[in-house]
Amino acid sequence: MESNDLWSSGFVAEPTFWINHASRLIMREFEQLLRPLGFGTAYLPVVMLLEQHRELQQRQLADFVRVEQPTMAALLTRMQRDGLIVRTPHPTDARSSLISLSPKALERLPEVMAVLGDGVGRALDGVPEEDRAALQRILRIVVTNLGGIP
Amino acid sequence: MESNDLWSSGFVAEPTFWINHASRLIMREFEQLLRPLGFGTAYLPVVMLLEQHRELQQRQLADFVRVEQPTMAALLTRMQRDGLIVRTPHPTDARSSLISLSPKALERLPEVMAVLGDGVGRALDGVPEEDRAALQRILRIVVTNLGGIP
DNA sequence: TTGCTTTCCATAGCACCCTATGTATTGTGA
DNA sequence: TCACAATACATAGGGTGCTATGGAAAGCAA
Repeated sequence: MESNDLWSSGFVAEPTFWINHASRLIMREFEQLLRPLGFGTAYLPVVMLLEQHRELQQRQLADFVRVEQPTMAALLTRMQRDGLIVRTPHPTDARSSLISLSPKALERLPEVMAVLGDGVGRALDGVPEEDRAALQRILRIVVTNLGGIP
Repeated sequence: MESNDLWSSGFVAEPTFWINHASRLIMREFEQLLRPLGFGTAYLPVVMLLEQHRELQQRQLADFVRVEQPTMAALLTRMQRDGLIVRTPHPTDARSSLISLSPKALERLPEVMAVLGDGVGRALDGVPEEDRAALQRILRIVVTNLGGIP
């Protein structure tokens, strides 16, 4: 009885479980890479968005990143605790606030990118370019199927 | 500025992020499908293993499923709470106990499989067989790269 | 303008996974 | 045999994500 048995038979062998399995390992890897930099894996999409759009509301961030609103709220709380974002009151909507990157975040961004590049490279080592493209194409279908892209 | 922007440019466009994105949506879907049955998504690998091997130690389960020991401990606690597993003292090792499926778990297994089959089908709808195979092949490389298979 | 609906957030509670540690038992070499 | 190392599990503390609710402001229609 090999340990491989589990991941090669029955429902657990379905690609969906492999996706989950790979995702767990990727998170594990990235989390370790980013910990020394005071970054979390989940911060990245938010940072990328705020870098491009200067300031956004929580609602917009949640929609773009495709997580639920309470998830984004908790994420922003962590990012604020780590000094990476700033909240300023919305000029015309008292319910909302505008979120933007702190100088600290912008400053650390290049290093984060570099470290993350290493991680991506390690994860995809030995996967030829056409397979990476195929991976993306197929996963896009899966995401679309499950409502990830409206 | 489309919401798709984020997932089509920069590091976030890397396949690793698509894997995470797809994984999240899959978990969301499966969790909803299994909730009415009193099952969690993470239960499945454990159930499959115990169905085949009758009884196993926590350590073996963690190794096979490839999660850390405390993760398996918490998972088994939830499964026990839901009445799906039974712990019996290990005959020769006082530190350990043997874990096996309850009749309730075996009874519900077929329905769980059926519901899960629907979920897998929905997630992979429109993905031809050769692409599913490719997906599995590529993800296997990623998992191996990140130490998922010793 | 008033009153209803919608929208934006916050909070509570839970699933799932990780690292870091501690405790107790087992196994092993001197 | 006895002290030390290895093993099995428990616990503490977080990160990431979801659903379900509730409160407050904004939008809108009568």
